[in-house]
Amino acid sequence: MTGRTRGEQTKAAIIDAALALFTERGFDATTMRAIAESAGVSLGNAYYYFRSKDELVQGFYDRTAVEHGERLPEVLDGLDGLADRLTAHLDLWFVLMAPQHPFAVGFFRNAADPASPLSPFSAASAPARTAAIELMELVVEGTSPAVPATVRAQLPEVLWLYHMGVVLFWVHDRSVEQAATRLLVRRTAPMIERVVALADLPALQATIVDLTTLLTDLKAMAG
Amino acid sequence: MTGRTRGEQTKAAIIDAALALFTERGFDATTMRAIAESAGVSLGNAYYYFRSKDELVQGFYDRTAVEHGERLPEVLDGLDGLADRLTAHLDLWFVLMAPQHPFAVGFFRNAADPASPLSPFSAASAPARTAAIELMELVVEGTSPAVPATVRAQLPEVLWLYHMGVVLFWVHDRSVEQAATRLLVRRTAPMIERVVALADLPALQATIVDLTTLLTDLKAMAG
DNA sequence: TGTTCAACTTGAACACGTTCAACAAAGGAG
DNA sequence: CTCCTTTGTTGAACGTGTTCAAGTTGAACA
Repeated sequence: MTGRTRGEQTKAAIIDAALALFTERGFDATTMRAIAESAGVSLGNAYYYFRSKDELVQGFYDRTAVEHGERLPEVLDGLDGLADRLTAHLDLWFVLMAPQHPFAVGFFRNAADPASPLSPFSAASAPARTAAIELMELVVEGTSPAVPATVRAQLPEVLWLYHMGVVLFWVHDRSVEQAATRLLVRRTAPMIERVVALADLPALQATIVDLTTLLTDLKAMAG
Repeated sequence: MTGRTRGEQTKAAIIDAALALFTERGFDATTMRAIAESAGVSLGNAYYYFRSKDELVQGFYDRTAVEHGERLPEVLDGLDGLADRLTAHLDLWFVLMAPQHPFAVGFFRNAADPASPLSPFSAASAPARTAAIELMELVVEGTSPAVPATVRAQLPEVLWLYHMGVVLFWVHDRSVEQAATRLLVRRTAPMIERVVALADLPALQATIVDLTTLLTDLKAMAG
């Protein structure tokens, strides 16, 4: 945890102080001055390591993403159906993120700005995005019965989009312990499994082709 | 346009000044001091009429919503299919909003905060939300063939959710003149029409019931 | 007319995020 | 050792959104 060099230690101290204060007081009520003081460094020093208050938050969201990847295999173990695996994946995310829900809004407010490097669609977060889609690949990979070939290639990315939608809902979820979001996933994941299972039906081919070409077209225009 | 009372005139002057400056320089680059000066009032006076810089933006989004409602009947006139009517509705929205796209991000960043009164789901924006759903009712009302009874009641609100999703996409859309969003609507609106037309199929009843109960359950938890 | 009071207006002051020029420490290269 | 570069650190200062106690205006009433 504590890095070798002086810089790494200072950086970790700042993240730790920020995490503690955000959890205690919330995002907006925590000032950069308080973080710096609590970490035992000067105000300017905090800005030497983090370009902004938001980038500071990115620090422990990255930590959480790493932990998510590490613990995913164990929660997927023994699960076959796509709905079960998808639900397990998201449930793990909820467990890891729950402590940060109170101030998640302060973070996602800026992530909603596409110009911000914190946006999940920005170029700056491409590595994180690829890693997240990679996790979805892991979810899809182990399903049985296997996913129809028609949608197999696109599925991980589509599920990642679904994940982003769920996160958006989660951020807005004011129910106790985000029960509404859990309900949403428990109900929609089986629907996704059902639709995916039907992907090879001739009657659906036209719609599936429509959707996949739409996705590629939109991605092309985004560049 | 210019209200009778002194207060209404001042308020309109502030909105006009803000709109001009936002369009010229963007949201972040426009300071409250510049707005006040341009409107010929003091800084504190601007805060007498608008609790915050964001609430100021709400002002002309409300204006646009009114115009949207006024001009909707004329663009719907002569259109029968649900997809056509839905597309016309959203296209009108795009036309009205296009000038404000450059700084829309600055606005939606805060609308993404559910605690903010600007959030489309907040209690504070309930009137605007109801009005928007009312417009969707107008879209659905005139369709021929008529919408299956199975989904008729829920449809306007579901379409409003679809609208909100499209807006989210639009805000992030960096393609020239938001062509990607237009493409998205042109492709997805027919899909919606197709799915709605099939709503009476016995095979889909289970899924439709699932979806509607999910919606009511979630709305119940949101309170 | 004079009085009252809510609506309106002011600008100084505050706290915040962020920047920056200056300085210190550490670690080689000669 | 001396010099130089990289890395780390500082706190004052800037511009911002927002607040507030204090003032002004003007219409309604006596």
